[in-house]
Amino acid sequence: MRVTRQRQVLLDELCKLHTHPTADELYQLARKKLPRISLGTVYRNLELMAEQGLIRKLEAGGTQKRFDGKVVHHYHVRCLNCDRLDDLPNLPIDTELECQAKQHTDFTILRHNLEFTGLCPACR
Amino acid sequence: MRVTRQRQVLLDELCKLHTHPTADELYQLARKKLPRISLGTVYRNLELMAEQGLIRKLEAGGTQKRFDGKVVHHYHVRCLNCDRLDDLPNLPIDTELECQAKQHTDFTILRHNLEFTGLCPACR
DNA sequence: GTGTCTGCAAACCATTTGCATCGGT
DNA sequence: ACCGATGCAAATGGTTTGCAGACAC
Repeated sequence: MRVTRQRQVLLDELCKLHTHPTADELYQLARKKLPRISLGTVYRNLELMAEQGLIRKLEAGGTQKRFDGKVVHHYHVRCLNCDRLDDLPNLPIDTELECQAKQHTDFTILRHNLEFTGLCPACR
Repeated sequence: MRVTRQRQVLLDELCKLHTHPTADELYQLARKKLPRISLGTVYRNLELMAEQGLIRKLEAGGTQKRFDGKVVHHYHVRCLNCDRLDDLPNLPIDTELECQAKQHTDFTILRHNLEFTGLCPACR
């Protein structure tokens, strides 16, 4: 996997944000540094970096996929009205949940995703 | 909200399934009874019935939205390989989770969605 | 120099929408 | 008869892909 200017910029922008941008938002940011970067490149690289574990592709509801530069597992809250997606950094990951789930299915459980939904302060 | 043949068939098909079909899968099923039904009608009605609380629109990962005739809140397991989505009917809904989350955010929390991912027996 | 990566544009796929007609009430 | 619902087809929006040229190694 080559170190290209496009990849450096994308990873850099994503990691310094504490939000969870969509591919298009990252494209707009990257364009400020690399005006000729294409959306296709953004998608290809985000997908690749997620596979490599450099970033995370979030399984959140909503129409667009979102990306997260924070690799450690943590939960999120999403606003039903404006789609804002925040971290819940201080809520511990509940490993007990997977143990419970294992007793009720014949799937091999590998991970879980917990998303809270509600209203953000601005939309309340 | 009028009672049309299309709505009856869609609701009926969805409720007798224990799977979580996509709009297109329901379209194929409905076509067997109403060959002239259109995909647009399927989408419009699933959306409407979900708003009315007759069915549920699942917030699961994956590219297509899935629908569920079982209205009571329950969790799901999704296969990472084949995308099969099963219920976890006997896993109790953890109301404690929302209480914990409330202490770590300024969002008003209304609900939560917990999805387990792993491998189904066939893909293991 | 080689083989990967990029920009561009076209293709794709799920979903939504405009509109004339149909059918439930 | 009215007005909401339907079928159809075209539009939309996010994402993916094929290809020729560019660039990291």
